[in-house]
Amino acid sequence: MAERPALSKAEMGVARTLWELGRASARQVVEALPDNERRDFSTIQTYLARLETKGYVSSMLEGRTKFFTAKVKPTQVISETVSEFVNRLFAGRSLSLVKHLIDEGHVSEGELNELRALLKQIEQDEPPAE
Amino acid sequence: MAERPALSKAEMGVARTLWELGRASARQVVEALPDNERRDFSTIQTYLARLETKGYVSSMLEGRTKFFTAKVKPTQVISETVSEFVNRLFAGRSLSLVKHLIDEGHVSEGELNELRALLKQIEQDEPPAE
DNA sequence: GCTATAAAACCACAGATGTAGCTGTGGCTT
DNA sequence: AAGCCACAGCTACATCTGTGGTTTTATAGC
Repeated sequence: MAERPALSKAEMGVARTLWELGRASARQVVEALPDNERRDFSTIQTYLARLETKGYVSSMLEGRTKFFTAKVKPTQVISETVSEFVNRLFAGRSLSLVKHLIDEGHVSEGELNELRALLKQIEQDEPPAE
Repeated sequence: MAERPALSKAEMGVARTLWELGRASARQVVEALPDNERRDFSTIQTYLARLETKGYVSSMLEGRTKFFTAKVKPTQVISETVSEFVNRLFAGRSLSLVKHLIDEGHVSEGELNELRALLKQIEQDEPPAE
């Protein structure tokens, strides 16, 4: 299953940023990171290097600057990570997580509506099953 | 904010189990763990000890057996952990996570209905806001 | 009372992680 | 040409983690 070693928290933040950027140098990643995840340039370099040895990104030297791109699709990593997370924290019950997010107000009013719409759509797309 | 050191994955599994049990000895925790998280008795003992030094549980010796109880409410820990998780993986957008769970089929048909009901209820409880 | 148990206490240890410093070097400024 | 700057490439290193072994201790049954 081409099991890549898992990403640590910090690495995950960097990976996410890289997915957003699509392709970026270490410097660009540093600057794109949200404040609370910003670290020393060297630190980010290290993370990127680790992401590379772990097989998540590949790099190309261009001039004197290295550019990184993700090799693995976010959906895949996210899927794996979320599953793991739901298992540990909610004994595998995803709905518990969803409920938690809603109950604890992590989802705004507007988003709730968005969610309602999404659910409605599914209802229609997927005929009442069986 | 009484910042407790964060829990590691393995520790989290043990914590979750302890919340379920309410109060338990190391042995009981070992036995209550899902198969894929089961570890040597000593290992679990270590985790419980770490949970204690990290301030998440307290213990009482009763006879020659130590009983552990959670000091911190699950909701709180879960809240913190989920927030952290959503930040790293979804740049803070909870709805993205919810969508992911639904899109990737982590939520069953029945659960979707449950969710619809929940949303309807909120709609009614909370008057169109403002 | 002495022994077999089962736990608590303690110790160990490799590998992962978070974080950053140092070194060499190529290009940009003056 | 001399300096300066930024980046790749390395190195470092204290912690934290996952995991279990070892030693001590209480106790329950003989």
